[in-house]
Amino acid sequence: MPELPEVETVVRGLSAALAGKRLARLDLARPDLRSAIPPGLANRLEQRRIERFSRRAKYILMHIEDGGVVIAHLGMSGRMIIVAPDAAVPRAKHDHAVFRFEDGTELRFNDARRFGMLDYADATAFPDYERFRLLGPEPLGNDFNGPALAVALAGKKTPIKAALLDQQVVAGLGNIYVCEALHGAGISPKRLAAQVQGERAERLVTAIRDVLTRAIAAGGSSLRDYVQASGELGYFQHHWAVYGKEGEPCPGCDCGKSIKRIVQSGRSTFFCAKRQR
DNA sequence: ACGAGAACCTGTTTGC
DNA sequence: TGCAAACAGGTTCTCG
Repeated sequence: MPELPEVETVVRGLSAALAGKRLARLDLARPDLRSAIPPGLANRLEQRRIERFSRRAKYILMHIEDGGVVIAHLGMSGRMIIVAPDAAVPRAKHDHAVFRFEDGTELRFNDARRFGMLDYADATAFPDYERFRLLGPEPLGNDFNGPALAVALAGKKTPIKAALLDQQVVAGLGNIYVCEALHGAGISPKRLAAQVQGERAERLVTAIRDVLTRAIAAGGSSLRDYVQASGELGYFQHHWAVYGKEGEPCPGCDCGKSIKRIVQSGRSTFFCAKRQR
């Protein structure tokens, strides 16, 4: 499911439904997740209040009242599902962790492919949390701008498509939004990253911010069965210009069925060869 | 040191 | 219809 807009949407849903609630019980059904909360820590979290939720790149952060933080990543197939106290929804296959709150509400972390992760850092360890150390700037933050992106791309021999998927260059983009942003900026995914400088870098920053902002406003993109924590579907997939649209006309130009699919570093890239140079 | 490719998993879609 | 191959929103390790 999840790139930055989807994770942001989930975080907003979790905040609205769960911020301020006190944990009653934490069941960890799968201790072998990519990174897992050590089972011994589960009861330390019980009885604690969740003060708020936030996001860094594609990570979901649950801030505990004692300063500790639960860090979650949804990988490719992870979902956060809120179950109301009276709903009596049976636990599903791949529900790997269940956070049960005092009022009976449950938050279930479900992840079929198990590329996601759950982790915990206490108040002392969190400021130096290893997974965040090398992350690049937030694309919607003030540290992300044309000159900064140009510096990050300088000297990179990889195609710009691959460079934008590198979370050290900019943190939060994934395959869909990289394709969409490059289309918005009119830049070929095959162009050498080092060649994206000056005005091109400015255009790319603008396009990245634009597509992410619009996607968040739409509640993210729903592929397959992805739903928001609230149970609603995101609808940004209806606004994609190129992703998944091989052989269709490019909305940016009148050049017929121009959208191509190629494979770059093992992943599909969709682009218009006429508009993107 | 960097970049490409494989590996990690399960589920769904596509093609023969 | 049935089965196998291809493909899927990500990250991380290995190898050249």
